[in-house]
Amino acid sequence: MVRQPYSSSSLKAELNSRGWRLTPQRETILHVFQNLPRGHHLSAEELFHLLQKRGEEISLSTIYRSVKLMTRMGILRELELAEGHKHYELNRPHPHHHHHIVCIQCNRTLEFNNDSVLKQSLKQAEKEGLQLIDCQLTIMTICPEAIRMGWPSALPSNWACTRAISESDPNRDIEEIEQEIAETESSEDN
Amino acid sequence: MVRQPYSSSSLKAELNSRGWRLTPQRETILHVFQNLPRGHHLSAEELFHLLQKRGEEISLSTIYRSVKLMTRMGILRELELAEGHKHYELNRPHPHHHHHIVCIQCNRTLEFNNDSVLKQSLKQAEKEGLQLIDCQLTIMTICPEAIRMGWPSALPSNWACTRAISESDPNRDIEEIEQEIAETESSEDN
DNA sequence: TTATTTGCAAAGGGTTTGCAATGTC
DNA sequence: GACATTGCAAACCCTTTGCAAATAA
Repeated sequence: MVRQPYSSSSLKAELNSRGWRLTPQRETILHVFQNLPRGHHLSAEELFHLLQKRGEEISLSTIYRSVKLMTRMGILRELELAEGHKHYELNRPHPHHHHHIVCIQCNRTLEFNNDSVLKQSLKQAEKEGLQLIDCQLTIMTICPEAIRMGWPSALPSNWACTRAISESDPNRDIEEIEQEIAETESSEDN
Repeated sequence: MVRQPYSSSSLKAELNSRGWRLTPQRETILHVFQNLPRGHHLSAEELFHLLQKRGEEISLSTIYRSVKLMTRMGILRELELAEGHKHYELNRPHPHHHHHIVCIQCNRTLEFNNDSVLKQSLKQAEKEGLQLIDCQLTIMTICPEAIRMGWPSALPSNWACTRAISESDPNRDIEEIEQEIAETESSEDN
């Protein structure tokens, strides 16, 4: 969005200028997010397991510390969708920037682009004299299945839509994600 | 937004139609949110303390259960700003609907209106065949003070802007909120 | 009367933190 | 060499849950 230090070297420069240090762990984590297929976002725990499977052991606390740091630097976006825990993804500059639609019943998530939201946000931030870091429009919806099931009454707590309204299912298996990353890995740019 | 059962009687009707019940606790909680001054949102804990001070003891678990229920019914909006815990406010219909600007350093929050965001959201939801319940645009910013303090480096963890960029400071004292509510209490409509 | 809701206390789950060891600048 | 960072385990905090008693319909 506003900041875009996506290469390891610019990450290093950015960190060092603040008296911080580039560590293999931070480099690895940045690398994972760089190669995450579009439409994916990882929780700290997911990132941890993903790295474990790759044989790159980074402790959970380091992961939590790193994503928090990178979020405060504006490198990552912290998403609070409806899963009950945070997800992270690269805070990409303009044309890749996107928003989310969530079903508040089944938590399935769908991405969409909308430039005018970004424009409105820039205008609004400027008006307040604040520097824009990110903007996130989250649209809460109810999917037709949930309505058919009798929403807003209590549905079985783990009920999920039969129709997949999501390309970026937060509940999918790590292995699936891992595989997609492997496929993307060729188009790498560090 | 989409749903608007704001009176006790329509809440009762809505609950009963689902086999649920109107309890004094639920009525009280709805009442608090109805009379919350514009620009305010409460966490479960804040709501708990506020009621305590009024002498209306509702257990924390009931509060958590109630706000969750009302959110799923579309009566409340669940806000995930930057405080680390959820806040709630009435999910108001059109002209009162609003969005938030947050400073990711000091968490101060500012409200703003923007009809076009709602329009865009309606269009997007419709396009996906989903029923809109709510939409929230959250603009993450950095305030000038934080930039001056050397952002994105680590600032003192409890550092806060000297300039108040918020009419709805999440950290304000409950008593203050309580007082404002008392002042608003006259323009009641149940 | 029957099923829901409450309140309490205990458990849960994601996230943070203290501290000694390690690694970066 | 000085100071940031890691990893581990314990602590934390917000939130949820089990269950018996109370209560709305």
